[in-house]
Amino acid sequence: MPATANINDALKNHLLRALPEEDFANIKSKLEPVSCTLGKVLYESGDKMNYLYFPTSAIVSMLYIMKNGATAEIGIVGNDGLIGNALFMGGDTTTSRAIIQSAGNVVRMKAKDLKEEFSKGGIFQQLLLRYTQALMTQISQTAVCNRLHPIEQQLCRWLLLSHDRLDSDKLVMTHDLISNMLGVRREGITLAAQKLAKQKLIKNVRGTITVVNRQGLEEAVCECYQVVNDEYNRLLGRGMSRTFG
Amino acid sequence: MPATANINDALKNHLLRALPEEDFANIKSKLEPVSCTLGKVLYESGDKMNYLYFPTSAIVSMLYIMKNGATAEIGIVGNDGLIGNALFMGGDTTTSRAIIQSAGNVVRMKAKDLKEEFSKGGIFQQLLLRYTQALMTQISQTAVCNRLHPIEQQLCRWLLLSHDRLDSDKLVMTHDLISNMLGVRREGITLAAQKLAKQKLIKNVRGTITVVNRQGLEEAVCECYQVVNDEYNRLLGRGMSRTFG
DNA sequence: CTGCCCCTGTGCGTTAGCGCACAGAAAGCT
DNA sequence: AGCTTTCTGTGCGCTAACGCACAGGGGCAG
Repeated sequence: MPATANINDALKNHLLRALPEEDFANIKSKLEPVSCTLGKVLYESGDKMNYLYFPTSAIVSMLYIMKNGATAEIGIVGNDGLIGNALFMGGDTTTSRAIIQSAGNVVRMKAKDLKEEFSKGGIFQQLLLRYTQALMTQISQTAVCNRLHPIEQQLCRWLLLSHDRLDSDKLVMTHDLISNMLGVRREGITLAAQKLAKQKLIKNVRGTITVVNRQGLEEAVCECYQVVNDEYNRLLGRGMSRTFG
Repeated sequence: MPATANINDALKNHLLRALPEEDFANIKSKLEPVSCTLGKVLYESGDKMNYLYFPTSAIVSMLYIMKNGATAEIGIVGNDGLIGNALFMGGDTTTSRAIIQSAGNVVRMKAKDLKEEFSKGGIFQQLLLRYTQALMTQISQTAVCNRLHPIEQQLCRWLLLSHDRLDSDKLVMTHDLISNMLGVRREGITLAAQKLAKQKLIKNVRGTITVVNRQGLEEAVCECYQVVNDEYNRLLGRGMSRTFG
């Protein structure tokens, strides 16, 4: 239940916050806040994109949908990133769907404005490219994790990634939805969640998973989580952020 | 057995060939041909990159190596692309290894020169970004395919991707190596290859797989192959290429 | 020619995850 | 309240892929 979308929230997005004040001032007027409910689709696969989105409190999943209806998530984006890389990378569309996984706010920027700012080639461009590089790492690691690791560990990874992008410890999310994200059976998630609950790492009640022991989860997860995290910090942490320097 | 590396081969690389003549003339002097043998490592995971590589006849795999030694491929690059995105995306390193999967030639460009050219922001930059977008699609589709499709179809996909990037129908490649790429057991590849051979799609002899019925392979493969192919064509085909445009 | 190493084929038993089916609990609606 | 829908838990047989072990064959080196 976030308050209505507010442009002053824009700085909750790490990329926008990392911009030097003057650069942010330049684009601020082009940002428009939008409130998003669970399940809202920002882009359909193949759609022409009209906006670039910077989540401030919402979490967005990038989903592939196969012809037979099977789905699998390739990346999670929250207030650490942006949705719509294809706009500045070229092509204006992607082959995945961007869907709100956790309700909240975003700020968006018109495609035309974005391209204009991007082509100026300054810090803004650099930041967008660095983020895209970090996202590539996340996608790659998802590919590897899908191949090599059991559901339980993947669930840990997914919970941690979501938890990182959320203020709360409560993930409002059914097993069924999670199973779509991870591309596995609903029952597989139920089983895995039960195991984690038995170890007191999470609490598992109808429609909500609560993170109880964050550190425990980090110990149970596969290496994939840390690899991605380290890469995000290396590419976008500290040196890039206003708050640190 | 490619002839010794030759700078005039540079145009065998589709990206370089897509450059307008004047743009290519500008960077030509900065390209250096290199001959690569099977197994040569262009970058180790985490290494600082010193060069950007444009394969002309070699094929390069991007491999993840887990702590326990398990490996999985996240992308294949041949004369359609380049190796070393991180140089212009930012960060100067990646978390994967780039290794020669099929011997041949590449041309390379010093990191410093590359960054200089990239920052000029013209067609060269645009082309590099578009390629990176296409590569992201390939990586994403690999993630999905790993999750949802059986080994036999994945092998088809892998064979087609390799075949596309090769002049010959003969893939010099042991089952063991392929299994490392796909992140599965060697025996799994043996089985799958036998099935494909039984259908007369490939010939399967010690150390070499020969594509016999290309169209048959395309019918046996999962949708993942075509999705990636279409996206490459959309982003980099026709309009972008000197030969067509 | 001989011996060795590498590659492929094959045959186990084992396991993770799938598909399906259904029961019960929780939440929502009228 | 009662009815319906949605979510979770559970059981079962099935399959794909795994790990391991070993046999045979090709090709290269001495």
